[in-house]
Amino acid sequence: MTDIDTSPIPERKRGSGVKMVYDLLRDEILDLVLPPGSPIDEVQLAERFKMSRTPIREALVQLAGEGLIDTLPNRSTMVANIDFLNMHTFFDALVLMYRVTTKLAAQYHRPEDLKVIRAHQVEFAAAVQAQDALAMIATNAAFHSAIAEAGRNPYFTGLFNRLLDEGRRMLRLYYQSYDDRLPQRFVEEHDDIIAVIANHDVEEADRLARLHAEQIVHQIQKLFAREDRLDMAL
Amino acid sequence: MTDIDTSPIPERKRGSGVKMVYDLLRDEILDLVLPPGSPIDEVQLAERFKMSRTPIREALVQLAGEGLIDTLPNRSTMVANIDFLNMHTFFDALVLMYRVTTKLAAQYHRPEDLKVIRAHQVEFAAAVQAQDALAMIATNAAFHSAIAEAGRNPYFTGLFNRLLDEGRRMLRLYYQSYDDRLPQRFVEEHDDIIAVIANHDVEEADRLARLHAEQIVHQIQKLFAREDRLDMAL
DNA sequence: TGTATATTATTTGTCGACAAGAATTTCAGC
DNA sequence: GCTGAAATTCTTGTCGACAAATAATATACA
Repeated sequence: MTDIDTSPIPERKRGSGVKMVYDLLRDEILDLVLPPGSPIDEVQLAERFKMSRTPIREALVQLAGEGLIDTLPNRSTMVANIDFLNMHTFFDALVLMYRVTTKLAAQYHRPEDLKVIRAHQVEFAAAVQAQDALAMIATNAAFHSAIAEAGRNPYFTGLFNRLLDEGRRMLRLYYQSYDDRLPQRFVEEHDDIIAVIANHDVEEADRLARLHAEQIVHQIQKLFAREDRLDMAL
Repeated sequence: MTDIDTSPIPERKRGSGVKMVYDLLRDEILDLVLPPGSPIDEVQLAERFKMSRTPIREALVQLAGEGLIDTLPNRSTMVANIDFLNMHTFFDALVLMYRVTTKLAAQYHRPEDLKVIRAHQVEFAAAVQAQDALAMIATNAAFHSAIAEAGRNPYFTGLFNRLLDEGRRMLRLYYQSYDDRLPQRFVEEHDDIIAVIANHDVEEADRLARLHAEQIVHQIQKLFAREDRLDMAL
């Protein structure tokens, strides 16, 4: 008999398991590592993370609450589909939140907020330069999220962050379609937005945010319209 | 020894326990039966519902996800406080969603939507007549929720319903302060809103929704300002 | 061979138990 | 009587096991 595994590894703090599983699954879903429809196996996850099914299930309950996974009672649970049919309603909500949060930022931001926002913009520009798609998505979301924070309305930032997360999946498809490249234009638009926020120019903030949002929406819709045509051609 | 309890009662379908606990706790929290700060005891709930702690905990995880309860790691969990400090941000969000959903309803509603909306309005009027505070809150929320549904944007309806739920607790306090009575004026404003929606009058829908929302917000803020003064007087 | 039924296997929902961490109590020393 | 450490109680987080529900497979029959 070989030496017994006295399992010195389970150096994991009590209570940290749920969060760990939640965070990882969430990222894998939003980055399309787990594409929509992928089956989620509790026991498999339990083995993978070396823990029992109980904490796994609690993490899954959270994800289901956010609509990222679908759970059929007594049957399988899988990654939720992207709702392409109601995509335009998503974009309507996104554009509105872009406008509202940017306006509020122009109104209520403080000097230290601008520092944070500019820092995110630097990272975003670097990601575009490096053509790192996942980094672009993450830093872009962080940039706008920071603007929302500067607007100081937790309800808006909450919804906005949820929309950005939801959009991460569509955005991932979008970036992929352009070989993970992104035009410099978005970087410049971000700079303009920072400028009007710094100037406390509420009206112009609204206008630029709207243009920026509609710009992105337009690009993505063009992509999916193209894909629709390709699908039909099959 | 008396006859053994062969427990013929647990006639509860597999998988229904979580939802049952979730729904009940949620209602008790939102209706202030469980006031903010109330401790939530897992074993007590387990005994009360005659089930193990596992499904109870899953329900609690969901409630925590919605921010209705706060969970301190390894320590107690309790009903979340109402955030009076950031109340104005809540009202900003509420007013915006009132406007957006009502506008969209005026744009996109179909005849059958109006039927549903009118039905809720009848119930609301009845609740006001009967001076049934909880019914007023519920039917008022159902009324506006139906309008949001008619606007056909699931993201907006989602946020809006969350706000209405959150507001249920403040509204409950508000109604209590008026001996659970409510002026007839709100009923009339609802009728006006129905009319402009039916007319597809988007601009007017926006205006009325805004007035209606600000009306309510103003009333509630007046109440809390009064309470603040009372608190200070102590 | 195709279809309906019975059997087996897999997966989920629930349970009781245990251990880690925090709160409370006990008790020694000053 | 007060302070601080040690012991105890209590609650939470996690586990392994079992049972219900479903899916997969085998078997019987036309």
